[in-house]
Amino acid sequence: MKQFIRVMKALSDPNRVRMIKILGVKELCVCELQDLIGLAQSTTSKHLKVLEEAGLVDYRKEGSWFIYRLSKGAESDYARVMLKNLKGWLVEEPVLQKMIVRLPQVDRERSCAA
Amino acid sequence: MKQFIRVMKALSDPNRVRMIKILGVKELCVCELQDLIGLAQSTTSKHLKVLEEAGLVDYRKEGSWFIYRLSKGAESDYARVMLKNLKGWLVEEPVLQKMIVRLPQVDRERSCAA
DNA sequence: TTAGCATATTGCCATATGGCGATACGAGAT
DNA sequence: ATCTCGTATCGCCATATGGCAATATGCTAA
Repeated sequence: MKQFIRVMKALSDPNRVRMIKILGVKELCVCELQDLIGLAQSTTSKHLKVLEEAGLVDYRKEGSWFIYRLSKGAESDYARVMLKNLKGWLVEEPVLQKMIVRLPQVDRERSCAA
Repeated sequence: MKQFIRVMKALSDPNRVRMIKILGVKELCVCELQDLIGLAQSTTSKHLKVLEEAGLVDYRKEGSWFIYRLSKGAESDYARVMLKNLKGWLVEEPVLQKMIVRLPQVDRERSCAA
């Protein structure tokens, strides 16, 4: 139950769901996500932690960047099934579409040097 | 997005999830659910409203009872898929199992006349 | 070692949420 | 009309959540 609730809570915030959808297109570092979604760095980081604790995303370090991506491993059933469902859901979301359209223009080098 | 968030939020509380699982076994009136889960009547009612607004349950009136059941109609994709997923999830939950074991003994006439 | 950059963590605030008791509502019985 | 019963709604409180700025951490480069 606890793990199920964790996944549901993680998916209960629009900005976190946007992160999931964006990471579904391409893995990204924190500052790129911050740039795309338009939240403060601390807020972005906090959200990513929630998603990670729910088993929805994981990350690797590359230099001083933390590259986040959708969790590939089995993790919990709940996380895996929800990620699969989300692939097909919310594809028409205007806010999300705008962010994803900007995705190709986002460059790690430029986004981060704020 | 709004509707998706509504469904996720509705499923972010253990007591509401328990209601869903119990209603998956058998439709029930408010006071029976209250009895099984052990919450105040006002709290039980509030939770059911949240579930209803998410399209996860609906109800009919029968005399002065409100009989709640899992939403049968199409409703939102999100609600329908989540209800289907939940059928197979959390079957091992001890707290939930205890409640469901008690289910056959719960009688509308007796539960309500508190 | 020091400087700089990307990220995590902390502290604070406003709002949301879950809990309860008290009260209001609606229908059936008296 | 009045009473009762089942349920909904309201008001309140404690805690959780999401936001930001400020600070700490950790790695890289100079």
